[in-house]
Amino acid sequence: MREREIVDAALRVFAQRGYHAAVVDEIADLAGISKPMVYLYLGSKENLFVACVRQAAEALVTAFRQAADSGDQPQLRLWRGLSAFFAFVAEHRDSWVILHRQTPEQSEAIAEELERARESVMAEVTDLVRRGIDEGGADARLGPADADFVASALVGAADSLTDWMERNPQETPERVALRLMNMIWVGMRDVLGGEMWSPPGDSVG
Amino acid sequence: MREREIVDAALRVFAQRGYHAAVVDEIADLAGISKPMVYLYLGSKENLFVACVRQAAEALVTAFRQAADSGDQPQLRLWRGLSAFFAFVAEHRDSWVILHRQTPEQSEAIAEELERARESVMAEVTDLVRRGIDEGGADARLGPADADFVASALVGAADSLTDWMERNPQETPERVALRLMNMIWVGMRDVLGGEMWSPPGDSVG
DNA sequence: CAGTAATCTTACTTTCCAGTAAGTCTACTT
DNA sequence: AAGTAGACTTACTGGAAAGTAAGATTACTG
Repeated sequence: MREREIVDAALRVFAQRGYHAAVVDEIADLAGISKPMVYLYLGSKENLFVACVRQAAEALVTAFRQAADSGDQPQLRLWRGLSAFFAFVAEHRDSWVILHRQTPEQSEAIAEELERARESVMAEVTDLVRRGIDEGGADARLGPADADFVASALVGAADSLTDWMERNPQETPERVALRLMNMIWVGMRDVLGGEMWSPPGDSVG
Repeated sequence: MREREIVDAALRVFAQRGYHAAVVDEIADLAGISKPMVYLYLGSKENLFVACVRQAAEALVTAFRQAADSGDQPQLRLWRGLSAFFAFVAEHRDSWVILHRQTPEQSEAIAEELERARESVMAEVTDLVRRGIDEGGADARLGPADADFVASALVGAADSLTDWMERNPQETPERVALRLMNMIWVGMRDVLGGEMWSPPGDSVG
């Protein structure tokens, strides 16, 4: 299907150059056609970008949800979800860059679509974390804002670690996910159990 | 000083629109002068951007280092460093956006300067983490790659949490830092002590 | 083979914007 | 008052790239 080929090419170019610096002629070349074909199929540069965002978000959410749905223990689901995430990014770096590393002030339509896409990703992760908190024997102190906090931190860490993974090519997605689990899960278990760190001589909290 | 005023205006516009979508005329307007003045003082759009990156990086590194240098225990230093970071971003959101959320393929000079700036930030954090690992009674399993890993995850999480902080305006930088500490430090302490999580029936590690 | 529909390209128009030439205004000096 | 230097602006040039008009090529149908 032509449209899919164009979007695939666009993903690469947009990810490498960013929305504005990307040139439609280059996308057309990469797709092996000429510029008017791009406009015939996708209408405008803006709409082409929106199509890229949609495709990237759908692919990522699907991969993540499949992995995170199976399994019984919360930490196992989280690990599988993270592994799927790192595997996805290793395989489709461009999609992740477009979803998560764009300056969003390009146009109303693009800002909206990016917002929607990021929210759908965050919703998956937040959901996973919330279930983990609930099943892990929630402390009364932990509310919805906490799940949101943990999910935010997790997604940010994972994003940053995609770069680390590129610098350490001997690491598999599973091992990166395991490292991250060890960095947070062991601690979260204790925090869920009521243990907290606080700065000495201070009563914040 | 005129140059400083221009760079301040540029920081805002570049952060909001991104390098390419930013228009020099708008920067000039915001600084209350006309475009040729910008070129008189800064030479070119590219060079103006580089000046923004330099200023942002220097300000952040200074704030972070000051905060993280004081104190004796590693976790206290880390908490103070993180607090300083969140305070800095709350105060100078634009600087952080420019340092950390640009598609870097704009030009050779810009890519280099961004690389340098990001590395200088990462170096501060990595150093702090490494000292934490060493003083925390390092396990033989933990090497330089681990400090790098933790630092990456930490910076990514912190970046993402700047958005969370905007959505939760009642939270102070100190409290956000404390939340993040609790998410990772308690766990890191156990991991440093040799405790690890691994997926059941699997011998990764 | 002639007609026609689908697919695609060349070559253009238009807009936008980085960078600049040339000149204006103000303030200060002699 | 006339000259001059510094700070600044208006109005332009040149080039890049989004979007399009008009036509070429191919393939299919009677």
